[in-house]
Amino acid sequence: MAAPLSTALDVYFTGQHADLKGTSFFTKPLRQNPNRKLVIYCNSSKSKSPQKAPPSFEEPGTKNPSLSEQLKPLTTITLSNSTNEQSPLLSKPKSIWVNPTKPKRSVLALQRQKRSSYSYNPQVRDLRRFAHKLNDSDISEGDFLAALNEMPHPPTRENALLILNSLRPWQKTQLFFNWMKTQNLFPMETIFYNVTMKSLRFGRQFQLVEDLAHEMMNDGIEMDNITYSTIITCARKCNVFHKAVEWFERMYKTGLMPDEVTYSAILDVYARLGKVEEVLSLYERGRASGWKPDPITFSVLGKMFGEAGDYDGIRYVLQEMKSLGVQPNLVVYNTLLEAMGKAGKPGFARSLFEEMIESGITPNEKTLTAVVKIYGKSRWARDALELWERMRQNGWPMDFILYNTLLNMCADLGLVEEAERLFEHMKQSEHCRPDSWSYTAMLNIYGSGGNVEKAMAIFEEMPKLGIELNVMGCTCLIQCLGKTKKFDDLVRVFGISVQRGVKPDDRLCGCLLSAVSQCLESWDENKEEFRGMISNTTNEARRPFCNCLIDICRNKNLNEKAHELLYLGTLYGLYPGLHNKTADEWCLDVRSLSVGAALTALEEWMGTLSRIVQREEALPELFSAQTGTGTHKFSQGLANSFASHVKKLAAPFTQSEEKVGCFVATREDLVLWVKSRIPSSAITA
DNA sequence: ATAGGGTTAG
Repeated sequence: MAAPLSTALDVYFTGQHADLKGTSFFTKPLRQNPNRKLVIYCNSSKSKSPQKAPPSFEEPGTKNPSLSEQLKPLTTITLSNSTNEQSPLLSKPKSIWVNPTKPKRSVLALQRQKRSSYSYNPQVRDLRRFAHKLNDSDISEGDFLAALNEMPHPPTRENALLILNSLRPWQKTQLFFNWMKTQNLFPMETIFYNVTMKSLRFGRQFQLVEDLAHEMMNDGIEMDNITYSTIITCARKCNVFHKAVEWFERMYKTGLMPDEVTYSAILDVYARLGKVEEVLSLYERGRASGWKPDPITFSVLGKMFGEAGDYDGIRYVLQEMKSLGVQPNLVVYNTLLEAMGKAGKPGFARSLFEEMIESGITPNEKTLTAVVKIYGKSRWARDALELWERMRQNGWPMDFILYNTLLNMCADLGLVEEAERLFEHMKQSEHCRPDSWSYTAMLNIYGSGGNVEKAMAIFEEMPKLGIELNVMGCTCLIQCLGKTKKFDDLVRVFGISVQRGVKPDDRLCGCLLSAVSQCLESWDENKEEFRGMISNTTNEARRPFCNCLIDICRNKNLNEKAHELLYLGTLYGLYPGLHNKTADEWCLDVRSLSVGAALTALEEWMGTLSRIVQREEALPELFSAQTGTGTHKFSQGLANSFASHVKKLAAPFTQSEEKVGCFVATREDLVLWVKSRIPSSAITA
């Protein structure tokens, strides 16, 4: 349990119900699904290893209360049945026993703060026009203040409020607010601060918002739920999460109960901090207080579980909504779809999407972006194309992010013509003109398809339209030029790209190195250099670099060095899944290797197997080698090269008919092959 | 933006 929250509530409970002080948040019932592994959230604060509850808490058969029991309203729950309060996974060590005769204190006000209603103001049009004129003019502070003298109606409380509400950006709101204070026209009330804070939040001015809050405290102006929720969401927007928590605590200290808006705002803050346990205990405390969360809260929870890639959590959100009779709205569906994608559940995302349509909700751009992205990343070409067709037939809304996501989907699926059609459509559209993302996607599509001419045309077109080239687009093109051995173009493109502001990253360097490997004349390396290079390379780039070096050696007929490098790479853990052994089958998985590295690995494997045969040790029934196959044109080269190398070695591997990108051999054939080679230098270098 | 909370791209 993080200190701040418990502090806040301890402070809140202290003095009112001293016997509740120190009550653990984690003595709450958790959820219906007892299999949920909450231990994965243990990194959020100090040690939270699952603890067994003290024996005195145990009562047989009460560990996993049903959901309906858990959801009993507060009024019907007393802590006399408090073994229900123990979660086997979340009980805090040294929990203080709670007085069982008293119900728990509520943690939020069930009634939302009432807002004062505006009375009709016939001068509203004039005043708004006046404010908009001030907004549009780029005037100095002095001129702004002078212009205030020309207000079309006297600055009464209502009129001033109207103007304050219409001013932007925040600098003008602040000027007007300060002017009002100096004019002493009427007492400054909470609402003026709240409106001003909202404008400051829009401008991400947390410090100024906090200054205003201190001013309110000093001047004795009441801070209400609207004030606190504005401060909290402003802190969240400005990424000063600790400040949001700090003000939430302060709210409790002053004895003000958050209502559901403030409460869901702070839930969101904890969610963004990745403090899943805290969010869940707050949620459950709220539920125990009789709160019926609304769709916004479920959206917060859904987003949190999505970020955690937690499918069980997402299901929990759906289940909670169902059992509380809360119908998901568009935003909730969007959030949950996004979350399903992050949790790697395309099938469930698809059903959820269909359920949403069934319920009569029309998807918007964000919905479709989420689903298109999921189908693309999952390589679900049929679903992706069907969805695209439905989008057109139903006239579902499109925006440029959705267009770009569709382009990326085409890149993922290798749909060149569809991408071209979309791209042309974007060019002719008014509001969805191709931007840097769109052009990058096209470079990706043409580059990965090996279409040099079209990729180069895109590259040339970009500066003419003022489209910035980024490192990803550059990498796609460089890779394509390298693979197709257009080294002169590659050098030229690289030079121009750097001039255009591209900063080479690991991936781009990997592609350059790969290209160099195909044309370099001499390369002097040794183990120490290799070690130095690997340790100076970021983790993700290590394997590609090693692959490139092996390719270089093989291209120079330095096979021995290639084997040495593969050995070193394996030693440094760069090829973790290379060998997979079960009792029945040994598998060599070369899918993350370059062609040279894969051939080297095959030779190495054959050598090892030969030695095992010679020593007459046990071998499995089946041998397989996985090269994989992808939409990327160049990735098909691996299977082809592998096939011809197998042929060259006359090794008994054949391409599997059931499994694409897989080569298989039986023990019998393999042993025969080894024995046929043994007298004549069987073991390959 | 008409005093407060939630969702879109390598």
